Amino acid sequence: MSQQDKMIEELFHNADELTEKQKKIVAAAIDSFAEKGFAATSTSEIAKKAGVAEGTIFRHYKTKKDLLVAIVAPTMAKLIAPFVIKDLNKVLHQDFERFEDFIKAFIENRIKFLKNNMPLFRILIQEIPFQPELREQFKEHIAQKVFERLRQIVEHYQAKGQIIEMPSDTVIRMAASTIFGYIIARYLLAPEAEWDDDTEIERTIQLLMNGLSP
Amino acid sequence: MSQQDKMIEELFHNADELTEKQKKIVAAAIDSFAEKGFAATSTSEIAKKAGVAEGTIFRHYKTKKDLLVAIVAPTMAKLIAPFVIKDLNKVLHQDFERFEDFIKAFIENRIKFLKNNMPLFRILIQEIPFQPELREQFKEHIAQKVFERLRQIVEHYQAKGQIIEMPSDTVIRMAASTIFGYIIARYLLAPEAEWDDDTEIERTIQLLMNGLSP
Amino acid sequence: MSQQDKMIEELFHNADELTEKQKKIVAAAIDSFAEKGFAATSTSEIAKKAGVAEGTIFRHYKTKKDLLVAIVAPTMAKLIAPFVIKDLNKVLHQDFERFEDFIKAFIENRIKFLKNNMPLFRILIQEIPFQPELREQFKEHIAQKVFERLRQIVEHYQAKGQIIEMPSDTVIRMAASTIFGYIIARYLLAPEAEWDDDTEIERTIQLLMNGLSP
Amino acid sequence: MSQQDKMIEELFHNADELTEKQKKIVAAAIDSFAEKGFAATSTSEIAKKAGVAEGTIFRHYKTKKDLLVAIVAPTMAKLIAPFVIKDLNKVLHQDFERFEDFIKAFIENRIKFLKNNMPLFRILIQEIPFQPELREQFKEHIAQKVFERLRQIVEHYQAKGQIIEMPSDTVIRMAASTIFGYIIARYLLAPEAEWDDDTEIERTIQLLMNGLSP
DNA sequence: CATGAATGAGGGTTCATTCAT
DNA sequence: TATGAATGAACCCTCATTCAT
Repeated sequence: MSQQDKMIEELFHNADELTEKQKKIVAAAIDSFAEKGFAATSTSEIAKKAGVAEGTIFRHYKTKKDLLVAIVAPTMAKLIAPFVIKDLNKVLHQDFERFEDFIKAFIENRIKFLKNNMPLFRILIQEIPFQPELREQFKEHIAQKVFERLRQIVEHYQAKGQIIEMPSDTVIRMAASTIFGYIIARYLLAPEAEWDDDTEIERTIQLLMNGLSP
Repeated sequence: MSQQDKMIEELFHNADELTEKQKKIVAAAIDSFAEKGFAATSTSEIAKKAGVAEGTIFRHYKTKKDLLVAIVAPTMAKLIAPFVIKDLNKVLHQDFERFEDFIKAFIENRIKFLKNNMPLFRILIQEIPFQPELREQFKEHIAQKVFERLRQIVEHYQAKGQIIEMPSDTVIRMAASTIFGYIIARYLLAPEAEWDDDTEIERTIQLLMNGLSP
Repeated sequence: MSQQDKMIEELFHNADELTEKQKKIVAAAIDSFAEKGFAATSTSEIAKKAGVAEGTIFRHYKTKKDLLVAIVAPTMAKLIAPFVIKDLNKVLHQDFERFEDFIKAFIENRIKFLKNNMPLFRILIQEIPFQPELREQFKEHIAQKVFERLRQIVEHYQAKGQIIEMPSDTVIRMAASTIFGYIIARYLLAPEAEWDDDTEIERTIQLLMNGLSP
Repeated sequence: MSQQDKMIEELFHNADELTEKQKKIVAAAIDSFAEKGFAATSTSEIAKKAGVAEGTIFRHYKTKKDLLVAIVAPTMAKLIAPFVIKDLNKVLHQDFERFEDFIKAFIENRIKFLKNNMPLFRILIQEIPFQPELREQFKEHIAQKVFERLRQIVEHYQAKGQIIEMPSDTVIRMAASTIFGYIIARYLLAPEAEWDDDTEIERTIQLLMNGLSP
């Protein structure tokens, strides 16, 4: 079972109602969407790559855009899953006394997830600007739920005197920039370069810690 | 003369051989490419928006992709212009004794440029992943020339003991993440939000200074 | 049991081998064919309306056109049934001494039949122009058998001096025009209008009687 | 110049803005629509028959249905043109003292028109039941304007004691049935048969005169 | 130089029909 | 017998590009 298959398994197995053909369609679509973009990918190309008839795609997904949404929506959900668990505060108290520990665990966890789902992440960030439907979902989930949580977390550590006093939104923006900057550089811009991942992550965290400490 | 016109004037006037019609075509194309993406924009739409016949576009630009390149290439050139001036080192010595001063001046200068050319910047980052031709230009110019220069600058300030000892690439990546993170958040993700720009930039620089100081 | 069901019962029960599902298919097909025409009706639509799987249709009718023929053929047969009874002449002598009585009884009988089968009649006249197969059947049955009989009837009453001397085909055409004209106006063109049916039929017969009397 | 061409010339020349290609498209469409029906005719077939590229059709007619409407609408207009002239009453008084003269002139005029435009008439009556847009136009023009006029005419001759006292709608229905019955039989059902047109029309008028005289 | 009619390949989607279950 | 997933040809329509005017 390939990495691609595992990725699909992980993201879509939940619903568990994906036909074998459907999985092939999804895999082919992810491939092409990530490489050439949604608009420049033809359904006939997806069908050929998936080894199914073009009509089969439309039996499972009413439109080409439906196929995109069916791919991106669960990706978005999984990406933000850690932020919507109920007892996040308890977790913070018990497991992460220090902000540094938290951010470290958090970065490692999300990087691992994204590394395993890079083509999906790529589609996500490439298509959100163009698809109002995705943008809506994104705003609703990220802007409202996730941001809410992140603010709480920042304020939690600010209250403990571990983060500089500064609007939480600014803190979030800076942390996010740093983290996504690393991921994008590492996996999208220069995936071929040699990376000492542990050290790079370590340094990235250091930047944040130095920059955000009171 | 509108902001849009000035932007075009600034970027394309150099060549100076742009017909009135050509300018309208470029303006319309920038508009549509930024909004819907290159692949999802039709030449007929551009023609209509520009108020010219469809054939006129192809008289000036052999293909639709040529039009894109004609738009993106000078943008890229202008964006990196400050890095390719000859006597950069002299400038550094004379004007920016401290790294903080340099980064401050630099950020402000480039942000101003991008703010005035946001649709172009948008097209740039949205289409580079899909257009091999653009990617090639990007790699050649950025990866080779700009990166070269940035390394020199970082090492210049490291030698002066103002930047932590760390591979210069890492320093560049972190600085770039932070700066672009701000620009993208400010102008693309949440342009409608209220931003206290000066303070935000100030804080962003502080993050970098704290994080990168020895 | 609805009117629709009765209609189907009457027309198809003879063969008597219609499954429950088959009846539903036929009912759904009649509905859609009458409303949107044969060519514009999809088998999937029929299947959905009938509450069966698409495959089921093709188990009973080899092609979509077969389904149409299976619907239209018996309709045509029933429509012309009165003309193919063997002892028509005997009937004429015994029951209808006067042409007026005959035409009255005849009109009322056929109008009643068509009223009960209006969607079928609609399909009949709408699809015959387009389906060579139906046209063939129509010609064979109507043009040859029915016309033959009608000529005999006309000549029968001409011999009795009750119909003007005139080619029988012309008489038939004029009578048919008048009768079908009424039916089409009454049930297809203006079914919503208020109609005093008895009076209208009475007047229509008067027109014919006045027009065809010697 | 063929009969087909003349027909098109007559119906569409007014607007006068039909390209040579457009005329070919219209001619081909009339041909196919009349023969196989609108829904069963493909645009590729029309293009091939017209000797143009498929795209050319859509440059002139936004959709396939637009093409149909562009064909049927002027036909309908021409068909009812005689009813919308302003001084119809004056015409009646001056030229047609007797109802018989009027109906004779009228029938001959409209039959001549329809004979020259039979494929168009065919499309008209075959597609009106399926195309709400056409039905709407038909209702608006025929039901409202034409019917209004016909009622006036009937009442005009009733007042002169030349038509039996009877609701004018009934008179119209019967006259229309008879006339269209002739046309349909003559040109659509049995165009191959030998017809003595003058005699048939004479007899048809006699039927009406006898039937409608007081 | 500018036009816009014309092109035909290719787009997304629907369809009647088949066949393994 | 009934199903409905699968098919791929054909559908209507859009597109980037050409070229005569």
